[in-house]
Amino acid sequence: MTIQQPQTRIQKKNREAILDAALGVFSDHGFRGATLDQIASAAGLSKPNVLYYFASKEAIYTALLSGLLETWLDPLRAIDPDGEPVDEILGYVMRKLQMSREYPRESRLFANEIVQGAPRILDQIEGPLKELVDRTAGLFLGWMDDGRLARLDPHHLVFSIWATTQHYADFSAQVTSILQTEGDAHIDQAETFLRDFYRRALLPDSP
Amino acid sequence: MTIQQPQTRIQKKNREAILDAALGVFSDHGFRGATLDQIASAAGLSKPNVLYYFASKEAIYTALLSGLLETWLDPLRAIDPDGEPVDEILGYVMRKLQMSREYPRESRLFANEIVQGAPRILDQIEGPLKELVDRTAGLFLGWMDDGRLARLDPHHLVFSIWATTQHYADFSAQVTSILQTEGDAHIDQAETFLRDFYRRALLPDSP
Amino acid sequence: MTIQQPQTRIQKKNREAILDAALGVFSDHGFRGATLDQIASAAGLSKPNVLYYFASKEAIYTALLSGLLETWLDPLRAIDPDGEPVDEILGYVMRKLQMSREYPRESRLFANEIVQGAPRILDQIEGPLKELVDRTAGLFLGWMDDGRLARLDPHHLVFSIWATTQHYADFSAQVTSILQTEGDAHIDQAETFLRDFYRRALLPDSP
Amino acid sequence: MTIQQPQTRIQKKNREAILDAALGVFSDHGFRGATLDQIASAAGLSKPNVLYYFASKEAIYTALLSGLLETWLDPLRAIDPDGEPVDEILGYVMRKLQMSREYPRESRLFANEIVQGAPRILDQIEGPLKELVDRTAGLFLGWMDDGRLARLDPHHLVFSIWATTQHYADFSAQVTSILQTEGDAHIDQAETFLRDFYRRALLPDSP
DNA sequence: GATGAATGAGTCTTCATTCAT
DNA sequence: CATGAATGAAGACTCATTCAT
Repeated sequence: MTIQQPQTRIQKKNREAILDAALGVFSDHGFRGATLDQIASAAGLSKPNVLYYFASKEAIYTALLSGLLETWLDPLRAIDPDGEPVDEILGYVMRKLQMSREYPRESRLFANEIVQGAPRILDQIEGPLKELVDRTAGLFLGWMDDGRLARLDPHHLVFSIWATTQHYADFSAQVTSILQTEGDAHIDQAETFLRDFYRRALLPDSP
Repeated sequence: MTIQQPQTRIQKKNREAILDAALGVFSDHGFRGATLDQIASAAGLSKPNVLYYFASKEAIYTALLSGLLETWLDPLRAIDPDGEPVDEILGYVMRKLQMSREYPRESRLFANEIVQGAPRILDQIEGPLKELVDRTAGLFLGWMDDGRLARLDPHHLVFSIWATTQHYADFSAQVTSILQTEGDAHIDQAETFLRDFYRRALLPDSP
Repeated sequence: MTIQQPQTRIQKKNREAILDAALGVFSDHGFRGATLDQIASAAGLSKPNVLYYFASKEAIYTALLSGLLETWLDPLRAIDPDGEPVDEILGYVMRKLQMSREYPRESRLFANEIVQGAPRILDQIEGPLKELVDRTAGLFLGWMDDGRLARLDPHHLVFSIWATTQHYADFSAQVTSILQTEGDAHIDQAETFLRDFYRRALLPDSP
Repeated sequence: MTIQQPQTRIQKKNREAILDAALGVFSDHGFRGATLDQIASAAGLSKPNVLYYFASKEAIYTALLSGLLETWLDPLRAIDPDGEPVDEILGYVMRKLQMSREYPRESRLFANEIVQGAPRILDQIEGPLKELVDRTAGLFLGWMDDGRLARLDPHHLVFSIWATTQHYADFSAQVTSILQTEGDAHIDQAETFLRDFYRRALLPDSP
């Protein structure tokens, strides 16, 4: 049982409206490029009222980032150590790709932040994220030792999955411009490609 | 013989100093986040003097982007249609990775721009870049038809190379934070990983 | 029934203070010569607060011009088609002169604008103003045909009235410098002069 | 015999080019609205070179104004005290109108200056101009006493002539917009109108 | 809770003028 | 004579934040 901040229903609703609006604005324009005006009007509130709920623009931003980080790591946690290695990893790839489809704004939010040196989130990266990745890398190493997974640097394997899947959210402007696709179509194609691609790369050589 | 803009030595020097300073500032903070003050002082010039050489902040930015796009595409052009398919592509991967090592600022400049929807460079993406990628995809398809390259969607293969190699420049804050590496070390590791990774994925199945 | 912009008392007061201050500054220095600083301090507001009420310097200027154009044309509309021709026109001359006395700033505002080619008000001149003048010219022509008014080009008659009456507002620096008068005295003199002058010019020749 | 500033031919040519360019720019945009850049490029010189010939922007402006004032008053001086009064004054009206046709830029230059309170030319107005106008007014009074000219305030008669004739240069934007004329056509019409108009106003009543 | 009003600190840009050659 | 280079001062406008109600 945790102590609850006394929050009326309307407060909760408004905080969520602000965070949702901020997600759209920050992911489109980055931290500096976003303005409180944009956020306020997207949230349907007045600017001072936004600052009633959050102390500052930066407070909105960090609240957003830390609130999302958990969700962001869920697919990684869902890897089953007792599962079939290649299937588990392919499943992870697909879940990550699915997130690019369903939560492109979140992906671009992180992308913006990290490209600019992660000034406001580095702590959380160095803490829980690193630990989780290290643990996963250990799991992969074990699978490789057992000969059930091709031998590759496990950390960089994770990076490659992040890179290839988030690419479809973060760089969608470029991807759709080259493919001339509409809506989600490029991600449908990516699904097939990435499944083939990773299966080939990950299947251990037959003895 | 082309008409030369009359450019004195000092003009050339200062224009280059400005573009170099701007590269650093824009890649660190994005277009909106960058200020002329930062650029001017990084270039060792006064703010009005910067505007003596470029009409506006935006003019600096676009001069930078279009000046770099050519260089950015060179590695793709260097693929030899008469070479050994897997080697050619691995060579391309290595060249791209090398660019992440040598020109991380350029990479982040493009990343910033594209993540935010490529508002100032979309034209050039839809034009020359698309054409070059389409041509390369055709080349890959031919190689696949000949059985010299694993059958994979060629466009998405290119995307995966961009994603995995540029990741080490664009998201280096995250990568080095997780790996706890210094300097270039993470790219040294990436080199080994990506070579193995792409070789496995690209080698055609033996008949 | 028109939709009212919700305007609090303080908003109305400040908007009016700004427009009044702007009238003084713009009529003294023209659009380019006027600064927001001057307007703000004349209105007793801070510069950003002025921009809280009007989007830009230009917005203040055009609000001023279009708000005044109606008033500016009232004397012309007040000419009674059923009145005695010479008296009606003399009445118009006197009303215009009265406006130079009471609203010299407004007169100079328009003068500044038109001397510089009317870049921001040409539309309204070509529209409602032209129509009103054309209509009045038609009325004058009818009176001339009836022999109740000396035959003169009616459009240029209107121009002459504008020129001679507004002269006392627009060029008052010159007029008072030559006459060495103080305050309104030159307009008192002008009243007598213009009455005689126009009566002589307008009375039809006796048959 | 006056001391000559040593002026080479090229110096004279450039000074004149600058003054001519400045006349165009200042009359179009007023003192504040004009920029040295516009003047320099209209004169075909570099900005520093313009300032080699004139100490400052203001120096160009005042040189222009005082250089033109003489010419501006010539038509008034040309009134012949021994001529036929009405004809002499009509001749003056026509000469002034002719100046609006031939030198509209000069007219607008003075108009801009005087509308804004004549801050840079008031001295010259209070000096030579006042004296000349007073003298002319005396001449007119004599004619009126002799019964050869309608009795009207002579100073204001001069003002009316300035107002009605310069109107076609200073307010040509408005005039041509209302008349929908091209080029000089409105001045052709004005010639007829003003001749009739002033003849009617000036002819003394038959005894 | 909510908002109209207000502002200080920037941020880009302009421009007359100066400097050095 | 002429010009490329440089700049201080100003000016329009933005924006996160605060104040008062």
